Amino acid sequence: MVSKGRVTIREVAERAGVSTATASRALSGNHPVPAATRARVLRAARDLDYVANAHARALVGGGRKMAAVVVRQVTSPFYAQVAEGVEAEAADRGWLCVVGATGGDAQREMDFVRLMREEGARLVILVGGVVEDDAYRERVAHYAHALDSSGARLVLCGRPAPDPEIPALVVEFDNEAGARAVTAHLLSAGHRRIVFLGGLPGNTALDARVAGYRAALAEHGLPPEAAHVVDCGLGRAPGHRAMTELLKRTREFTAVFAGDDMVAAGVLRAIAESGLSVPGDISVVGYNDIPLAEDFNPPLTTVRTPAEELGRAAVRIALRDPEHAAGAHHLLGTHIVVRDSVGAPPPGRAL
Amino acid sequence: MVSKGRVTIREVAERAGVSTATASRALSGNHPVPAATRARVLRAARDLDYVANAHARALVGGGRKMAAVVVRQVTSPFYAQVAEGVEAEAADRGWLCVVGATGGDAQREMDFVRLMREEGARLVILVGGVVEDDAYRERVAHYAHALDSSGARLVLCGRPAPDPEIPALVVEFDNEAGARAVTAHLLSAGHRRIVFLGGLPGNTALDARVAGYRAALAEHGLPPEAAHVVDCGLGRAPGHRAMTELLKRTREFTAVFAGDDMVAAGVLRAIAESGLSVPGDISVVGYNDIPLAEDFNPPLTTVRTPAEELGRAAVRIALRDPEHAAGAHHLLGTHIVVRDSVGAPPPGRAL
DNA sequence: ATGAAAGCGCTAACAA
DNA sequence: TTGTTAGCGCTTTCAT
Repeated sequence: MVSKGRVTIREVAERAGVSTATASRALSGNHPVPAATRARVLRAARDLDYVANAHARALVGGGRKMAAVVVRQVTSPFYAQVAEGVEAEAADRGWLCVVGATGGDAQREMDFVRLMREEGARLVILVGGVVEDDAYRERVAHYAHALDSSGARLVLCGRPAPDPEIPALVVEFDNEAGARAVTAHLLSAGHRRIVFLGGLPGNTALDARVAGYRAALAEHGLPPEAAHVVDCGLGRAPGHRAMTELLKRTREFTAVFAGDDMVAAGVLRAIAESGLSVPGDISVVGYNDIPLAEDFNPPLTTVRTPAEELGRAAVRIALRDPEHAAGAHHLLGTHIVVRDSVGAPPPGRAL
Repeated sequence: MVSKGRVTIREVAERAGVSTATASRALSGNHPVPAATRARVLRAARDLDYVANAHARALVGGGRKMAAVVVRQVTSPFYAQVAEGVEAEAADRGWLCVVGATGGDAQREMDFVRLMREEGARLVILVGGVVEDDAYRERVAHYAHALDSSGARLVLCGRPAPDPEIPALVVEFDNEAGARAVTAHLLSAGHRRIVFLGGLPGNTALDARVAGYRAALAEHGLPPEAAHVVDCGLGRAPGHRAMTELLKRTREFTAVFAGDDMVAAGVLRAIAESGLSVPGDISVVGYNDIPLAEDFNPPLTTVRTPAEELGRAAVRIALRDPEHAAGAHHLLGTHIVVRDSVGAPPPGRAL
């Protein structure tokens, strides 16, 4: 290496015997430069292994193509799929993609969004359900306006816009419809006492699923008291714990609707540990259809939410028509994937 | 919003009635500024919702704290965990973390590394085994020198340095030891005909596991012919396909050592489909202990490779002592996690 | 076709 | 303590 530090366009220009202006033109290739000159510059750049300084370029050019996805955890299969979708769609367009993890902490979310503003991200995608309180509404309104005023876009994935007037767009799954569908699936298998395990009061995604669950129950002529919601939140461990406790307390149910597939993993485990079988004694359904759901014991019947498509859609929609996009609300469909975790209720326990 | 475009330090300075230099000093807080002035500036910045332009800052300050992890796929549980470790360790130090996915394509890897050079990343972490051919060696040598000459560091995670002289450091698991240990576990359960399914000739991680497998066999006094390696590569689908075929061809084995847990998922599935049981008829072990391995049917005995720790270690080591780090080679230990997928060979088939 | 020069937003000397 | 000035590396007028 000749000298410490990056090689600049100046060195390239010198070596090619031209000015930095000409070098710049040849390198970016938007201005007409004679082929011979151009070749000399390109050659020099290659010899020197020159790469442009993105900061300098962004400073003069007004930002760069960078998108940011913010998720709770990268290791959650669902979030990982969404992030992969965003990454893939961004990469397809030559955009850089930054992934941020918040661990569910609002402060870290705020810090990260601020950082993205500093970095000049032109697209910020916030993924995952949240509890929609005043703090949330204020936070998001702030993000939206701040981002918008510097020409960047905000996409809310699977979480609501606190106010339709806000310059943000929303892309999410129809949680209520999906939940209604699986609940109906359980009902038509003969189940009448179904518990929803994994509620998280205030969380928009879970509340919608609970609403769909209640709606399906009502549509089948069951009274409101037939609904039984255990608010244990999401995750394998909470699901396992809640199910273990529930089994100790009562057997007044024949099926479990888990808030998501990770909860379902915990539920299946708890049932197995209690010596019961699925679906022989208890039927179980999950939500999301994560990649390993078919490897559970038994393979899990669940609702497929095309997570990668959600991520891709977020980018696509945000970049499609910048003007009309604000305030738009897109719903992605879901469907049931039937595997082996649902059967008829055990004889004699149907009601 | 007053004007389109970002608020600059100039506007903050104006509003606070000071020069941009003073504003800068008050904002970054490294130079002494009287409390009163400082408060005025901070106030103005808050009122205007000012965020510094990271590009301008990086341009003058000589880069910024940014690390990049490059993985094959974000949705692979193992890679996701490594990425999470890197992200967490980077965030702890106030560094930004960028995640890139290559899909296993060398070209995309090169493009991404180049992009990171443009962006001024000070730390690039390449994760995952590779086939170590000439193209690979050349590529990595280039990354290493290019990054080094601009003061950035390269970390190879779970892949070898093509040449110890190269300015890169290596952090990886002791694949051979881990593989030897699980193989020994299988042997002491009585198995003698164990097939290794998921080889990928040339891939350093898999080759090391195969070597450990052969070593364990040899240590137990078995002849080299006792080794049976099926090179189907990694992933659930290849594992499923290869196992299905293998079962059609022969039953001359009582245990399967899957190249990783995803392969194991496919293997378990194939065995179940063929009407056989695990571990009654065939024992199975995996590698990596991904988060859902205990939810497989049956819960999988596997080798725990602390993936998140690998990611954290990569950052920690690279940032620890910049001078002595180059060329260093760190090995992280692994251990077996015993669950229910290993049993004694069926009576009469032990040998 | 090409060079000189201005300036993107910020920080760091250097003065005052 | 504070303001003035000079760049960081690049692109882009404006001349030539």
